[in-house]
Amino acid sequence: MAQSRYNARDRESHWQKIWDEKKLFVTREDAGGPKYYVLEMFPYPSGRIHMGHVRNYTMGDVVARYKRARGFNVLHPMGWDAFGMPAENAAMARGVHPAEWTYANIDAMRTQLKALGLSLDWSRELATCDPEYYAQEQKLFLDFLEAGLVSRRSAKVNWDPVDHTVLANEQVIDGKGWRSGALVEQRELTQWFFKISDMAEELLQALDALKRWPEKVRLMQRNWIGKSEGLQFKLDVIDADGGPAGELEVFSTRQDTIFGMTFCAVSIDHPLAIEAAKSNEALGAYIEECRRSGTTEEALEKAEKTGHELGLRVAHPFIEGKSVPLFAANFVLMGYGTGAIFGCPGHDQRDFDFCKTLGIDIIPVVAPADLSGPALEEYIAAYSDRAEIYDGEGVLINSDFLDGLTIEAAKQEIARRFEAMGKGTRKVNYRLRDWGISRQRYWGCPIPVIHCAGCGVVPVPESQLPVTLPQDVTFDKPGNPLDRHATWKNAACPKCGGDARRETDTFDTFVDSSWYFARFCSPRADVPVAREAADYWLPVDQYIGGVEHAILHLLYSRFFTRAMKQTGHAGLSEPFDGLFTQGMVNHETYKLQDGSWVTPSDVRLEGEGGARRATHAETGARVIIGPVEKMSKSKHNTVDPEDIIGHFGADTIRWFMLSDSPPERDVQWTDAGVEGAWRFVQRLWRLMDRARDWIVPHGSEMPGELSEAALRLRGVSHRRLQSVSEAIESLKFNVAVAQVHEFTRVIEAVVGNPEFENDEGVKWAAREACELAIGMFGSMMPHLGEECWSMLGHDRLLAETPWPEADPALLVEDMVTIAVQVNGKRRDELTVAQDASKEDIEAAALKLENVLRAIEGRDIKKVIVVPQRIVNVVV
RNA sequence: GCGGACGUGGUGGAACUGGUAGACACACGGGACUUAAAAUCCCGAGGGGGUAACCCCCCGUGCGGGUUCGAGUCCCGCCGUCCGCACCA
Repeated sequence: MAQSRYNARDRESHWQKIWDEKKLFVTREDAGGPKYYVLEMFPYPSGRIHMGHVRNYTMGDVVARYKRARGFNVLHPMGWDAFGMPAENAAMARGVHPAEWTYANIDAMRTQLKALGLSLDWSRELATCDPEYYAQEQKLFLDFLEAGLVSRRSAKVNWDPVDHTVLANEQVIDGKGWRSGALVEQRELTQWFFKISDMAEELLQALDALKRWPEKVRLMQRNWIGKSEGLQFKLDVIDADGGPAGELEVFSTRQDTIFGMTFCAVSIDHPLAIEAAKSNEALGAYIEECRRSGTTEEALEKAEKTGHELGLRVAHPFIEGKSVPLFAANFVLMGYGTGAIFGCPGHDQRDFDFCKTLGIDIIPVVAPADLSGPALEEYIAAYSDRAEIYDGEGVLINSDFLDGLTIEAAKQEIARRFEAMGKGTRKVNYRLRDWGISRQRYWGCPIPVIHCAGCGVVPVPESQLPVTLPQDVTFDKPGNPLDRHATWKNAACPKCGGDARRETDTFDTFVDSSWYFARFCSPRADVPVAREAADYWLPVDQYIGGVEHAILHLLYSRFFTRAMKQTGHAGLSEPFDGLFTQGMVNHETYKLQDGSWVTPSDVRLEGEGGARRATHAETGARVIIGPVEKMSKSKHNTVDPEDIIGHFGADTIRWFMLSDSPPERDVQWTDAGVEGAWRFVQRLWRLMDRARDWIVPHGSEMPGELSEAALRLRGVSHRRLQSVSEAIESLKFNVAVAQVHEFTRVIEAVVGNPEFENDEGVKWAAREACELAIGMFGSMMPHLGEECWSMLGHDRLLAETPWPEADPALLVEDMVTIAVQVNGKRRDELTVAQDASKEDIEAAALKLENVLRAIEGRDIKKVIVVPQRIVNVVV
């Protein structure tokens, strides 16, 4: 028996089979209990799971198992974000159909996930590429369309002229298509949009109420929405002869600095610039030059602020007879505000830089309120020589009727005057733009509309849904297979019955993932969501995923939920009540001398610390150990979870993923760490194996009298139970792991200890301790949990056993050890009764030898006693 | 540039609302068991100094100040690392 070991592979599949047979993890919703919806971001079916998945799904599983044991009806589903480009790329590269490739990947990954022993309800599995799913998505779209949440208009897109396709911004690298390498063009295409910008204010405001979201994510969304309040107003333009030449509309959040205006500028894409360029060759050349140079991020960063005069001037709205030059400038964006600005170099860094290069006047119009007299004059005189503008609080100067006003008051005054003149309005601008959802792709959800020459855009009637993808498509040519399919796009107009053409664009795959959490509530319903189920389960109580989705996916889902509410498909606005973003899994990188990457499994490591050396296992070539980076295929620093599961089992990999690193931070994968987890699995098993015959039998009554040792053990057990519960509840899995380690040591010291051989109370308390320990680690290592649980004589599965309740009476320790300080320095410690009086503690503390020595006979000024914490003697 | 997070032993990290800094783990060293190894178990360990020894003293949570009886924790100012956004008017 001493030689026996826990055979993880064998026992894990055993318990998985039993859970499966008993349908333990199929969602229960009729028990009338409280509900808990825990969801991890569903994976893209790339074909293999990676460590990031393991970490993500393990965390979710601990929560799910914990909540289930706590008596909640738990919804813990899994599905596949199954549409998208990789399937088409595989089709192009290997001639396999995207559907075939995708479903094969799903099968492979499902098997891998099942091997992890996750308590998922597989009966609710869904794949977004399944017509059953996307049919409902099409229904949602039609309802959104009817509700005015969708628009169709022309927009600029990144167009790859070789692949004949639109590229997402991330797919454009240095101005070139990531696949074709062709220079990407900006094209105007008619596109479908979700009107998310109409909800900008609502999406921004509601962030404050998302208390269980990381502050970081809320902040990122806030920045992304980018609200700014200001004034949009018109300025008079005058031509070279001084005659009126129309108006220039600008947006500013600092209209108070209007008296500091020394120039105006428009974007190179602004109609005024384009018009002026027609008769101004030099200007045209400048605009062309800007277009060419402005693609790469690096170029943008280093680009100096340049401009070219339009040959027009702009009249100052409040200074009779004053006018300023008008430029086309490379730093003014067409996509924000009106594409035109008034330049105030005094209090805008960009304008300041611009004017310094071009030698334009700089007039400070705001000064710190405490400056006056000579100091103020000095401030004004030295202003142009500063390196940076002043943009702090202050009062207006050099500004006629605004002089002496605060910035805020001046803003109001200028806004009031423009409004009175009928030339301006207060306006709120958002950076958030509408969500373009059209993709010229095959492997996505078809947009259910028909284009008719006579009737225009006609929605596909619900009776004709779903619009399914044709099977017979080819990928041998670039472009959209749907578009060149012989017959698919031919359709009769639902309105007039005449010949018409199907929309051949498909949805951005972010559409698919914007509502899957709602679909999980009723995955087989013939409506997008069955309201009763959704009203019960939503919102998701705990959503867990990578921070890389902090903006797009989470913002889109928030929009979608609101849109679903508007169209009666949901009863709430916010889909995710609690959000947790876990860190990445990192690993060392390895390179050969020639710079090529080497996979960890091909590397042999020797030595330690600075003397660590790495060689190539096969060739013996010298390998350079590189920095620790996120596991990625491109750097070949991945470790395949399947190998680890095959070697050590699921519990080991799960335990390692939860150990050490706080879950929101990155974790470094190390072989030593996994081996440590493996040893602990064995150690727990051996402990329970040893304990089974030593502790009292299963079901024994608690002895009437417990020895001090037994009581002490019970206290430790219950306090541990309490702290581990709290750690899991707050997702501090690394802390929970540490506590289990600690508790295990305590039990090991008791079980089999001859000192307690005849102490039935200790043996009873030891059983209690073992059982509580199993409960604690059972949510993290569920197979080992079941194994140990049954070893101790239980027939009922651990997965069916409620979470134990800590006995409040046992949570307080009778004796506490507190530190005794003299002048804030710890000199000794004191063990006293938990409820000892301040006076008693003080008296006892002042008798301690170390304390007396530290006092050295000096006068005691004060003694601070904080019961159960500390004593501080001040001399 | 703007915004945010973080900085604790050789390493990952603990430390509740300010109250014994370094829990727990990894790596390391020593020992036990063994013919040997693996596995396992026990012990040690922030740095420095003192003592024959039980032990004792000094320093120590990026750096410099401050508040407090008491600061890893709070405040001010630096430095560094990471992340997000980026000419957003």
